[in-house]
Amino acid sequence: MSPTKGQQTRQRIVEVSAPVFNRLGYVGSSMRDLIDATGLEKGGIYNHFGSKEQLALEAYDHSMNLVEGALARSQLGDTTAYERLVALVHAFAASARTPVVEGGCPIMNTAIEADDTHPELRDRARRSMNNWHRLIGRRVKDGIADGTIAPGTDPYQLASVFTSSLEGALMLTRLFDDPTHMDRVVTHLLDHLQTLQPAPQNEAKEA
Amino acid sequence: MSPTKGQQTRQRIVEVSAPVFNRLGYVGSSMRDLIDATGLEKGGIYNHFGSKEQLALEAYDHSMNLVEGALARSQLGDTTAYERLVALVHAFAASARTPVVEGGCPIMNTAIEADDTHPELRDRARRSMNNWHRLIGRRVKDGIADGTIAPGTDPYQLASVFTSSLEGALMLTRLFDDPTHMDRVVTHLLDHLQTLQPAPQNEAKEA
DNA sequence: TTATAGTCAGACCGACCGGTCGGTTTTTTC
DNA sequence: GAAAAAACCGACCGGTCGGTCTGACTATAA
Repeated sequence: MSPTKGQQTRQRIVEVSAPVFNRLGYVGSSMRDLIDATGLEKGGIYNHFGSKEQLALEAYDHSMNLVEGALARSQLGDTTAYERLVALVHAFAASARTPVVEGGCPIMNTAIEADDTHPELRDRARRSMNNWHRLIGRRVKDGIADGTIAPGTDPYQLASVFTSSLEGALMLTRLFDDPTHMDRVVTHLLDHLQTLQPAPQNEAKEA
Repeated sequence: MSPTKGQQTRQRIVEVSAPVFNRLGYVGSSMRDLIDATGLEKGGIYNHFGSKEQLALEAYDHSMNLVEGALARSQLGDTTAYERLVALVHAFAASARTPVVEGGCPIMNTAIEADDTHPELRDRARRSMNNWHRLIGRRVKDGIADGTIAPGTDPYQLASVFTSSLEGALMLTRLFDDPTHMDRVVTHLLDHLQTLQPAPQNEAKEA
Protein backbone atom coordinates (compact mmCIF):
# COMPACT_ATOMS: atom_id res chain seq x y z
CA MET A 1 0.00 0.00 0.00
CA SER A 2 1.34 3.40 -0.95
CA PRO A 3 1.08 6.01 1.75
CA THR A 4 -2.33 7.63 1.98
CA LYS A 5 -2.84 11.29 1.24
CA GLY A 6 -3.09 12.14 4.91
CA GLN A 7 0.14 10.37 5.74
CA GLN A 8 1.92 12.26 3.01
CA THR A 9 0.56 15.55 4.26
CA ARG A 10 1.50 14.75 7.80
CA GLN A 11 5.03 13.96 6.72
CA ARG A 12 5.22 17.14 4.69
CA ILE A 13 4.10 19.21 7.66
CA VAL A 14 6.89 17.77 9.77
CA GLU A 15 9.50 18.31 7.08
CA VAL A 16 8.49 21.88 6.44
CA SER A 17 8.03 22.79 10.09
CA ALA A 18 11.41 21.46 11.18
CA PRO A 19 13.49 24.33 9.76
CA VAL A 20 10.94 26.86 11.02
CA PHE A 21 11.25 25.63 14.59
CA ASN A 22 15.01 25.37 14.25
CA ARG A 23 15.33 28.96 13.10
CA LEU A 24 12.73 30.66 15.25
CA GLY A 25 12.67 28.41 18.28
CA TYR A 26 9.67 26.83 19.94
CA VAL A 27 8.07 29.94 21.40
CA GLY A 28 9.28 32.02 18.48
CA SER A 29 7.39 29.91 15.97
CA SER A 30 3.71 30.80 15.79
CA MET A 31 0.95 28.83 14.16
CA ARG A 32 0.88 31.63 11.60
CA ASP A 33 4.49 30.81 10.69
CA LEU A 34 3.64 27.14 10.36
CA ILE A 35 0.54 27.87 8.29
CA ASP A 36 2.60 30.01 5.95
CA ALA A 37 5.32 27.40 5.71
CA THR A 38 3.04 24.43 5.11
CA GLY A 39 0.44 26.16 2.96
CA LEU A 40 -2.24 24.50 5.04
CA GLU A 41 -4.82 26.22 7.19
CA LYS A 42 -4.97 25.74 10.92
CA GLY A 43 -7.50 22.95 10.73
CA GLY A 44 -5.36 21.09 8.27
CA ILE A 45 -2.47 21.07 10.67
CA TYR A 46 -4.52 20.23 13.76
CA ASN A 47 -6.05 17.35 11.88
CA HIS A 48 -2.67 15.64 12.14
CA PHE A 49 -1.22 16.99 15.37
CA GLY A 50 -2.84 17.49 18.72
CA SER A 51 -0.89 20.58 19.59
CA LYS A 52 1.89 22.88 18.51
CA GLU A 53 4.09 21.18 21.08
CA GLN A 54 3.53 17.73 19.62
CA LEU A 55 4.42 19.02 16.18
CA ALA A 56 7.50 20.71 17.59
CA LEU A 57 8.67 17.48 19.19
CA GLU A 58 8.22 15.52 15.98
CA ALA A 59 9.89 18.29 14.01
CA TYR A 60 12.85 18.15 16.37
CA ASP A 61 13.12 14.40 15.90
CA HIS A 62 12.98 14.86 12.17
CA SER A 63 15.73 17.47 12.25
CA MET A 64 17.88 15.20 14.36
CA ASN A 65 17.34 12.31 11.98
CA LEU A 66 18.67 14.46 9.17
CA VAL A 67 21.66 15.59 11.21
CA GLU A 68 22.51 12.16 12.51
CA GLY A 69 22.11 10.77 9.03
CA ALA A 70 24.64 13.23 7.67
CA LEU A 71 27.12 12.49 10.43
CA ALA A 72 26.58 8.75 10.15
CA ARG A 73 27.26 8.89 6.42
CA SER A 74 30.68 10.37 7.18
CA GLN A 75 31.46 7.26 9.19
CA LEU A 76 31.07 4.78 6.38
CA GLY A 77 33.84 3.03 4.56
CA ASP A 78 36.47 0.60 5.73
CA THR A 79 38.96 2.75 7.56
CA THR A 80 40.55 3.35 10.94
CA ALA A 81 38.85 4.81 13.96
CA TYR A 82 41.25 7.71 13.79
CA GLU A 83 40.22 8.53 10.25
CA ARG A 84 36.62 8.31 11.27
CA LEU A 85 37.11 10.89 13.97
CA VAL A 86 38.71 13.16 11.42
CA ALA A 87 35.79 12.58 9.09
CA LEU A 88 33.37 13.35 11.87
CA VAL A 89 35.00 16.71 12.52
CA HIS A 90 34.94 17.54 8.84
CA ALA A 91 31.33 16.53 8.50
CA PHE A 92 30.30 18.76 11.36
CA ALA A 93 32.34 21.62 9.98
CA ALA A 94 30.71 21.18 6.59
CA SER A 95 27.32 21.61 8.23
CA ALA A 96 28.40 25.08 9.30
CA ARG A 97 28.75 26.14 5.68
CA THR A 98 25.80 24.19 4.30
CA PRO A 99 23.42 23.42 7.14
CA VAL A 100 21.64 20.09 7.17
CA VAL A 101 18.67 21.90 8.69
CA GLU A 102 18.29 25.65 8.40
CA GLY A 103 19.00 27.48 11.60
CA GLY A 104 22.03 25.68 12.98
CA CYS A 105 22.37 22.69 15.26
CA PRO A 106 18.98 21.59 16.62
CA ILE A 107 20.59 20.24 19.76
CA MET A 108 22.25 23.50 20.67
CA ASN A 109 19.26 25.61 19.74
CA THR A 110 17.00 23.44 21.82
CA ALA A 111 19.46 23.23 24.69
CA ILE A 112 19.74 27.00 24.94
CA GLU A 113 16.04 27.70 24.65
CA ALA A 114 14.66 24.82 26.65
CA ASP A 115 17.18 24.07 29.37
CA ASP A 116 15.34 26.24 31.86
CA THR A 117 11.86 26.20 30.41
CA HIS A 118 10.75 23.07 28.60
CA PRO A 119 11.73 19.75 30.20
CA GLU A 120 10.44 17.61 27.36
CA LEU A 121 12.45 19.42 24.71
CA ARG A 122 15.45 19.58 27.00
CA ASP A 123 15.36 15.83 27.54
CA ARG A 124 15.29 15.28 23.83
CA ALA A 125 18.33 17.50 23.46
CA ARG A 126 20.04 15.54 26.22
CA ARG A 127 19.35 12.26 24.48
CA SER A 128 20.67 13.58 21.19
CA MET A 129 23.79 14.90 22.81
CA ASN A 130 24.35 11.61 24.56
CA ASN A 131 24.26 9.86 21.20
CA TRP A 132 26.86 12.28 19.95
CA HIS A 133 29.06 11.56 22.96
CA ARG A 134 28.60 7.84 22.68
CA LEU A 135 29.59 7.90 19.04
CA ILE A 136 32.80 9.79 19.77
CA GLY A 137 33.56 7.65 22.79
CA ARG A 138 33.11 4.51 20.72
CA ARG A 139 35.50 5.80 18.10
CA VAL A 140 38.12 6.47 20.74
CA LYS A 141 37.77 2.96 22.10
CA ASP A 142 37.91 1.57 18.57
CA GLY A 143 41.01 3.65 17.95
CA ILE A 144 42.72 2.25 21.02
CA ALA A 145 41.75 -1.21 19.83
CA ASP A 146 42.96 -0.80 16.26
CA GLY A 147 46.11 0.99 17.35
CA THR A 148 45.42 4.38 15.80
CA ILE A 149 44.83 6.17 19.10
CA ALA A 150 47.07 6.06 22.13
CA PRO A 151 45.87 3.84 24.95
CA GLY A 152 45.04 5.85 28.04
CA THR A 153 43.13 8.39 26.00
CA ASP A 154 39.94 9.22 27.88
CA PRO A 155 36.92 8.75 25.59
CA TYR A 156 34.67 10.96 27.68
CA GLN A 157 37.25 13.71 27.85
CA LEU A 158 37.60 13.77 24.11
CA ALA A 159 33.85 13.63 23.59
CA SER A 160 33.27 16.66 25.80
CA VAL A 161 36.07 18.60 24.16
CA PHE A 162 34.93 17.76 20.64
CA THR A 163 31.26 18.55 21.11
CA SER A 164 31.96 21.67 23.15
CA SER A 165 34.32 23.23 20.69
CA LEU A 166 32.40 22.21 17.59
CA GLU A 167 29.08 23.47 18.93
CA GLY A 168 30.73 26.64 20.17
CA ALA A 169 32.43 27.17 16.84
CA LEU A 170 29.15 26.71 15.04
CA MET A 171 27.60 29.34 17.25
CA LEU A 172 30.40 31.79 16.45
CA THR A 173 30.27 31.02 12.77
CA ARG A 174 26.55 31.69 12.71
CA LEU A 175 26.78 34.76 14.91
CA PHE A 176 29.33 36.40 12.63
CA ASP A 177 28.20 34.65 9.46
CA ASP A 178 31.83 33.74 9.00
CA PRO A 179 33.19 30.17 8.83
CA THR A 180 36.64 31.29 9.96
CA HIS A 181 35.93 30.39 13.56
CA MET A 182 34.90 26.90 12.60
CA ASP A 183 38.02 26.51 10.47
CA ARG A 184 40.23 27.48 13.38
CA VAL A 185 38.56 25.04 15.70
CA VAL A 186 38.81 22.26 13.13
CA THR A 187 42.52 22.96 12.81
CA HIS A 188 42.91 22.84 16.53
CA LEU A 189 40.98 19.61 16.95
CA LEU A 190 42.87 17.85 14.20
CA ASP A 191 46.19 19.02 15.67
CA HIS A 192 45.08 17.77 19.03
CA LEU A 193 44.03 14.47 17.52
CA GLN A 194 47.51 14.02 16.13
CA THR A 195 49.00 14.32 19.57
CA LEU A 196 46.78 11.42 20.55
CA GLN A 197 48.33 9.07 18.01
CA PRO A 198 50.33 6.30 19.61
CA ALA A 199 53.78 7.42 18.46
CA PRO A 200 56.70 5.56 20.05
CA GLN A 201 58.15 8.56 21.88
CA ASN A 202 54.84 10.38 22.21
CA GLU A 203 53.22 9.36 25.47
CA ALA A 204 49.46 9.80 25.74
CA LYS A 205 48.52 12.92 27.62
CA GLU A 206 44.80 13.16 27.95
CA ALA A 207 43.86 12.29 31.53
CA MET B 1 22.90 64.91 43.89
CA SER B 2 21.65 61.56 45.00
CA PRO B 3 19.72 59.63 42.36
CA THR B 4 16.05 60.54 42.18
CA LYS B 5 13.35 58.03 42.94
CA GLY B 6 12.64 57.47 39.29
CA GLN B 7 16.26 56.83 38.48
CA GLN B 8 16.45 54.26 41.23
CA THR B 9 13.32 52.55 39.99
CA ARG B 10 14.58 52.53 36.44
CA GLN B 11 17.83 50.96 37.53
CA ARG B 12 15.99 48.37 39.60
CA ILE B 13 13.85 47.43 36.60
CA VAL B 14 16.93 46.80 34.50
CA GLU B 15 18.65 44.77 37.20
CA VAL B 16 15.63 42.60 37.86
CA SER B 17 14.72 42.14 34.19
CA ALA B 18 18.20 41.10 33.13
CA PRO B 19 18.05 37.56 34.55
CA VAL B 20 14.49 37.16 33.28
CA PHE B 21 15.50 37.92 29.70
CA ASN B 22 18.61 35.79 30.08
CA ARG B 23 16.63 32.78 31.23
CA LEU B 24 13.54 33.04 29.06
CA GLY B 25 14.91 34.82 26.03
CA TYR B 26 13.54 37.92 24.35
CA VAL B 27 10.36 36.46 22.89
CA GLY B 28 10.02 34.09 25.80
CA SER B 29 9.85 36.92 28.33
CA SER B 30 6.40 38.47 28.49
CA MET B 31 5.44 41.76 30.08
CA ARG B 32 3.66 39.62 32.65
CA ASP B 33 6.99 38.03 33.58
CA LEU B 34 8.60 41.44 33.91
CA ILE B 35 5.69 42.80 35.95
CA ASP B 36 5.96 39.85 38.32
CA ALA B 37 9.73 40.23 38.57
CA THR B 38 9.79 43.97 39.15
CA GLY B 39 6.67 44.23 41.30
CA LEU B 40 5.59 47.18 39.18
CA GLU B 41 2.51 47.40 37.01
CA LYS B 42 2.68 47.93 33.29
CA GLY B 43 2.44 51.70 33.52
CA GLY B 44 5.27 51.80 35.98
CA ILE B 45 7.56 50.01 33.57
CA TYR B 46 6.47 51.91 30.46
CA ASN B 47 7.04 55.15 32.31
CA HIS B 48 10.76 54.40 32.09
CA PHE B 49 11.07 52.42 28.87
CA GLY B 50 9.49 53.01 25.50
CA SER B 51 9.13 49.36 24.64
CA LYS B 52 9.88 45.84 25.75
CA GLU B 53 12.67 45.81 23.19
CA GLN B 54 14.36 48.87 24.64
CA LEU B 55 14.25 47.31 28.08
CA ALA B 56 15.63 44.06 26.68
CA LEU B 57 18.55 45.86 25.10
CA GLU B 58 19.40 47.69 28.30
CA ALA B 59 18.99 44.50 30.27
CA TYR B 60 21.41 42.78 27.93
CA ASP B 61 23.94 45.55 28.39
CA HIS B 62 23.52 45.29 32.11
CA SER B 63 24.07 41.53 32.06
CA MET B 64 27.18 41.98 29.97
CA ASN B 65 28.52 44.59 32.34
CA LEU B 66 28.23 42.09 35.15
CA VAL B 67 29.87 39.32 33.14
CA GLU B 68 32.68 41.50 31.84
CA GLY B 69 33.22 42.84 35.31
CA ALA B 70 33.66 39.35 36.69
CA LEU B 71 36.08 38.35 33.94
CA ALA B 72 37.98 41.63 34.22
CA ARG B 73 38.40 41.10 37.95
CA SER B 74 40.17 37.82 37.20
CA GLN B 75 42.74 39.74 35.19
CA LEU B 76 43.96 41.96 38.01
CA GLY B 77 47.22 41.61 39.85
CA ASP B 78 50.79 41.86 38.68
CA THR B 79 51.41 38.62 36.86
CA THR B 80 52.29 37.13 33.50
CA ALA B 81 50.05 37.05 30.47
CA TYR B 82 50.12 33.28 30.65
CA GLU B 83 48.81 33.30 34.18
CA ARG B 84 46.11 35.72 33.15
CA LEU B 85 44.89 33.37 30.44
CA VAL B 86 44.74 30.61 33.00
CA ALA B 87 42.81 32.89 35.33
CA LEU B 88 40.43 33.78 32.53
CA VAL B 89 39.63 30.15 31.88
CA HIS B 90 39.05 29.53 35.56
CA ALA B 91 36.86 32.58 35.89
CA PHE B 92 34.66 31.46 33.04
CA ALA B 93 34.49 27.94 34.42
CA ALA B 94 33.47 29.32 37.80
CA SER B 95 30.56 31.10 36.15
CA ALA B 96 29.25 27.69 35.08
CA ARG B 97 28.86 26.65 38.71
CA THR B 98 27.75 30.00 40.07
CA PRO B 99 26.39 32.09 37.22
CA VAL B 100 27.05 35.81 37.19
CA VAL B 101 23.61 36.25 35.66
CA GLU B 102 20.99 33.54 35.95
CA GLY B 103 20.42 31.65 32.75
CA GLY B 104 23.92 31.19 31.38
CA CYS B 105 26.05 33.33 29.11
CA PRO B 106 24.08 36.27 27.73
CA ILE B 107 26.20 36.32 24.58
CA MET B 108 25.47 32.75 23.68
CA ASN B 109 21.81 32.94 24.62
CA THR B 110 21.40 36.04 22.51
CA ALA B 111 23.47 34.67 19.66
CA ILE B 112 21.35 31.54 19.41
CA GLU B 113 18.01 33.28 19.68
CA ALA B 114 18.72 36.40 17.68
CA ASP B 115 21.17 35.39 14.95
CA ASP B 116 18.37 34.82 12.48
CA THR B 117 15.68 37.03 13.89
CA HIS B 118 16.75 40.18 15.70
CA PRO B 119 19.59 42.16 14.10
CA GLU B 120 19.88 44.65 16.92
CA LEU B 121 20.33 42.01 19.59
CA ARG B 122 22.59 40.01 17.32
CA ASP B 123 24.85 43.00 16.77
CA ARG B 124 25.11 43.49 20.49
CA ALA B 125 26.13 39.86 20.88
CA ARG B 126 28.70 40.35 18.13
CA ARG B 127 30.19 43.34 19.85
CA SER B 128 30.40 41.49 23.16
CA MET B 129 32.02 38.50 21.55
CA ASN B 130 34.52 40.75 19.81
CA ASN B 131 35.51 42.18 23.18
CA TRP B 132 36.06 38.65 24.42
CA HIS B 133 38.24 37.83 21.44
CA ARG B 134 40.19 41.05 21.71
CA LEU B 135 40.90 40.39 25.36
CA ILE B 136 42.25 36.91 24.64
CA GLY B 137 44.18 38.11 21.63
CA ARG B 138 45.76 40.85 23.69
CA ARG B 139 46.83 38.36 26.31
CA VAL B 140 48.48 36.19 23.69
CA LYS B 141 50.40 39.15 22.34
CA ASP B 142 51.36 40.17 25.87
CA GLY B 143 52.49 36.62 26.48
CA ILE B 144 54.70 36.63 23.44
CA ALA B 145 56.11 39.96 24.61
CA ASP B 146 56.78 38.88 28.18
CA GLY B 147 58.13 35.51 27.13
CA THR B 148 55.47 33.30 28.66
CA ILE B 149 53.92 32.26 25.36
CA ALA B 150 55.76 30.93 22.33
CA PRO B 151 56.19 33.42 19.50
CA GLY B 152 54.32 32.35 16.42
CA THR B 153 51.23 31.55 18.45
CA ASP B 154 48.22 32.90 16.58
CA PRO B 155 46.15 35.14 18.85
CA TYR B 156 43.00 34.81 16.75
CA GLN B 157 43.31 31.07 16.59
CA LEU B 158 43.53 30.80 20.33
CA ALA B 159 40.69 33.24 20.82
CA SER B 160 38.37 31.22 18.60
CA VAL B 161 39.35 27.96 20.26
CA PHE B 162 38.94 29.33 23.78
CA THR B 163 35.59 31.00 23.28
CA SER B 164 34.21 28.12 21.25
CA SER B 165 35.08 25.44 23.71
CA LEU B 166 34.19 27.44 26.80
CA GLU B 167 30.81 28.51 25.46
CA GLY B 168 30.14 25.00 24.22
CA ALA B 169 31.12 23.54 27.54
CA LEU B 170 28.84 25.95 29.33
CA MET B 171 25.99 24.84 27.10
CA LEU B 172 26.67 21.18 27.91
CA THR B 173 27.02 21.87 31.59
CA ARG B 174 23.69 23.67 31.65
CA LEU B 175 21.98 21.10 29.45
CA PHE B 176 22.95 18.24 31.72
CA ASP B 177 23.13 20.32 34.88
CA ASP B 178 26.55 18.78 35.38
CA PRO B 179 29.83 20.71 35.53
CA THR B 180 31.85 17.70 34.44
CA HIS B 181 31.86 18.83 30.83
CA MET B 182 33.22 22.21 31.80
CA ASP B 183 35.89 20.59 33.94
CA ARG B 184 37.04 18.43 31.04
CA VAL B 185 37.26 21.40 28.71
CA VAL B 186 39.18 23.42 31.28
CA THR B 187 41.64 20.56 31.63
CA HIS B 188 42.03 20.41 27.90
CA LEU B 189 42.53 24.13 27.46
CA LEU B 190 45.11 24.35 30.24
CA ASP B 191 46.97 21.37 28.78
CA HIS B 192 46.89 23.03 25.43
CA LEU B 193 48.12 26.27 26.92
CA GLN B 194 51.10 24.46 28.34
CA THR B 195 52.11 23.29 24.90
CA LEU B 196 52.21 26.94 23.91
CA GLN B 197 54.84 27.81 26.46
CA PRO B 198 58.16 28.73 24.86
CA ALA B 199 60.13 25.73 26.07
CA PRO B 200 63.55 25.23 24.42
CA GLN B 201 62.77 21.88 22.83
CA ASN B 202 59.06 22.54 22.45
CA GLU B 203 58.47 24.26 19.18
CA ALA B 204 55.32 26.37 18.81
CA LYS B 205 52.64 24.53 16.89
CA GLU B 206 49.57 26.69 16.59
CA ALA B 207 49.41 27.96 13.03
C1' DT C 1 3.18 75.08 51.97
C1' DT C 2 2.10 74.97 47.74
C1' DA C 3 2.83 74.56 42.83
C1' DT C 4 4.77 71.38 39.73
C1' DA C 5 6.99 67.70 37.74
C1' DG C 6 7.76 63.01 38.19
C1' DT C 7 6.01 58.46 39.22
C1' DC C 8 2.98 54.79 39.00
C1' DA C 9 -1.58 51.95 38.84
C1' DG C 10 -4.69 49.73 36.16
C1' DA C 11 -8.48 49.95 32.85
C1' DC C 12 -8.42 49.64 28.16
C1' DC C 13 -6.98 48.73 23.14
C1' DG C 14 -6.46 46.02 18.83
C1' DA C 15 -3.72 42.26 17.32
C1' DC C 16 -2.52 37.86 17.69
C1' DC C 17 -1.94 33.64 20.40
C1' DG C 18 -2.93 28.35 20.42
C1' DG C 19 -6.83 25.64 19.86
C1' DT C 20 -11.86 24.00 18.50
C1' DC C 21 -15.38 22.68 15.48
C1' DG C 22 -19.08 22.40 11.93
C1' DG C 23 -19.29 22.15 7.28
C1' DT C 24 -17.31 21.24 2.67
C1' DT C 25 -14.38 18.82 -0.30
C1' DT C 26 -11.48 15.11 -1.49
C1' DT C 27 -9.90 10.34 -1.03
C1' DT C 28 -10.66 5.82 -0.20
C1' DT C 29 -13.36 1.67 -0.12
C1' DC C 30 -16.71 -1.50 -1.68
C1' DG D 1 -20.05 5.26 -8.90
C1' DA D 2 -22.12 5.53 -4.50
C1' DA D 3 -21.29 5.48 0.40
C1' DA D 4 -18.21 6.04 3.99
C1' DA D 5 -14.16 8.00 5.74
C1' DA D 6 -10.57 11.06 5.82
C1' DA D 7 -8.75 15.54 4.96
C1' DC D 8 -9.10 20.21 5.03
C1' DC D 9 -10.91 25.07 5.45
C1' DG D 10 -11.76 29.01 8.00
C1' DA D 11 -14.80 31.28 11.24
C1' DC D 12 -14.72 31.41 15.88
C1' DC D 13 -13.25 30.90 20.94
C1' DG D 14 -11.19 32.65 25.34
C1' DG D 15 -6.95 34.44 26.63
C1' DT D 16 -2.68 36.93 26.40
C1' DC D 17 0.30 39.73 23.86
C1' DG D 18 2.79 44.47 23.76
C1' DG D 19 1.41 49.02 24.27
C1' DT D 20 -1.54 53.49 25.54
C1' DC D 21 -3.58 56.68 28.47
C1' DT D 22 -5.99 58.98 32.30
C1' DG D 23 -6.02 60.03 36.72
C1' DA D 24 -4.31 59.51 41.41
C1' DC D 25 -0.40 59.87 44.14
C1' DT D 26 4.28 61.33 45.53
C1' DA D 27 8.62 63.31 45.48
C1' DT D 28 10.98 67.70 44.84
C1' DA D 29 12.00 72.43 44.63
C1' DA D 30 10.27 77.31 45.42
